Amino acid sequence: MSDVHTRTPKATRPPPADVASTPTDLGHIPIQVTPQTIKVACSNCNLRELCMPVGLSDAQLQRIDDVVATRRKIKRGSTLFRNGEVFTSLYAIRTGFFKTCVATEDGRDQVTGFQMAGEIIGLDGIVNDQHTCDAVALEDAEVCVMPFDRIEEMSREVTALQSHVHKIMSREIVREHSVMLLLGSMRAEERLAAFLLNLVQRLHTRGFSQTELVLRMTREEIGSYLGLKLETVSRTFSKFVEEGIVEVKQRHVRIVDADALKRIVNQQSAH
Amino acid sequence: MSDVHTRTPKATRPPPADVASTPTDLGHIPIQVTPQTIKVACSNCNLRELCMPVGLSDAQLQRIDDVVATRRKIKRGSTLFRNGEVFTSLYAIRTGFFKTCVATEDGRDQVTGFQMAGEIIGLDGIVNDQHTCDAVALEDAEVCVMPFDRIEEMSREVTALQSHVHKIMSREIVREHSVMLLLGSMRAEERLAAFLLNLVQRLHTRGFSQTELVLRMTREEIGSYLGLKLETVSRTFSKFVEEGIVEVKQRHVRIVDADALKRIVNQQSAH
DNA sequence: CTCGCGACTTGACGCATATCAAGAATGATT
DNA sequence: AATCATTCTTGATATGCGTCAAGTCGCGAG
Repeated sequence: MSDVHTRTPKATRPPPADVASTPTDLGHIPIQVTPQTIKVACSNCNLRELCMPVGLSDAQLQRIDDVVATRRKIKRGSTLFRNGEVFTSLYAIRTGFFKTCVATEDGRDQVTGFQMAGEIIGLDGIVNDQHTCDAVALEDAEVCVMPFDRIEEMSREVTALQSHVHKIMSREIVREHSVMLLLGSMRAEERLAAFLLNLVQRLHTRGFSQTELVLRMTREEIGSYLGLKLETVSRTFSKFVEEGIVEVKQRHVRIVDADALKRIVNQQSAH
Repeated sequence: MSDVHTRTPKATRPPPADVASTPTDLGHIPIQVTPQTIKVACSNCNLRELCMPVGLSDAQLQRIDDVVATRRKIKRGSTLFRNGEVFTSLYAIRTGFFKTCVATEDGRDQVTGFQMAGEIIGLDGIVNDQHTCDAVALEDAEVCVMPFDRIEEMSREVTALQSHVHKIMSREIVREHSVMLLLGSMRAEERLAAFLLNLVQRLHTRGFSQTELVLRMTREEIGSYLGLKLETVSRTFSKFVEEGIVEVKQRHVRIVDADALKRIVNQQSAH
């Protein structure tokens, strides 16, 4: 369990890396913006199939590379962007784990999502040219910075990119629909079960275990996302443990009975 | 109160109509698909500033017109599209009022939004080429059918349209964030207050009263949207009436004290 | 190693909202 | 105008989750 998110032994996907940017590349980057940014190439990135369109010609791949200006590292606990900041770019997560949250004037806030490698954040900023939520790294992270004007320019020429951008935004809308369903009509157990299944499924897509995961967020953050208080999250975890559905040791979770979780989510509850 | 949504006397915006499509046009339409569809022209539509980019040249406007293939009428209670149906088009609402809702296998469902004239629906279908929610007309409605492949084609040429499509999708994402905040952290009174303020604000943008509105949906639908049971919605309305904040007569609502509603939404509640 | 702090767990209790039930108001249909 | 179904309101009661509080665990700092 030393690796991030307990990657399974049989998983073959290597950890994210690409040949075009080694530490020694640092001095040769023309578009370098800050000391913590470096050039990157999608064509060699093994997360490509997660965050970029597939089935492109070499020439098109070359163009796509130009969409990514730089990379940027974000330390655990610091923000990639904040509510109110000017929007310039979308970000593709290379490594690490983020939460996004919105807040009201009176200080309440709501986690709107957890994002992991291969996912895109920043879409909220497009409509008013400024971000409307905070993106906080829950562990040290690295993102590809994709200036949005460049994305728009490029997607006028590369149809697959245009389509991909549309699909990413639509996917986010659909995801939020399911969160609304969860928040609007599910009980605590159902919410937590759905949350665990969703997390482990996304991790599995990335080559990690189907049954074990390490939570990158606190009980309070889970609670905020699920519309519950942290005590309720904790109690619900304990209930699942008692029932033999999961094993929990702090943030390490092992799903013993995934079917039970699925039944809990889909139960024909009498309400 | 005979007009839809109690338009104010001082409101100058005329009801939606455009010169290019009168009933007598019906026989001359080349792209007519069904008897209930007719050709439409955005360049003459007075909802244009709501659903289309502004500041275009005449030539560009001409192109935009081609995005809208046809119009379609939807009777109250019937669906514009359903979960599982093939996605082909986005729809701009010309007149009428819709709800969108998602459902689980076990029959629970959740209203994810209410849409009115000038708003775009169907974005959920882009990601998997099929719709993932139902769009139901809550009153007789008419929409502009905009085939999505045509939108993509056109937005490769007209930058303003490309940008507009991105902003519309981003706006929907931001809207859903605020619904998540509402569902995740607000109490019944706050939810209903936020709901009423949002509705009346959108209606006001369309030339209707700032203080009076006619609800197009049932208490149950409001409850589904707000994550409450219909009885709670009804009780909360009654509470607002007792406190002199609103007057309610069935679906007719008059907002007496908008500031009180705003205070309820923003209250520094001790939780 | 020990201290201290943040994260987590667990219990007792209270409250907001759900549930169940009955009846009233409204609008559609004939 | 009469009937019927739907929508809405209101009351009584139940319950799931929040709140408050105390204590444990685990980790990083010194």
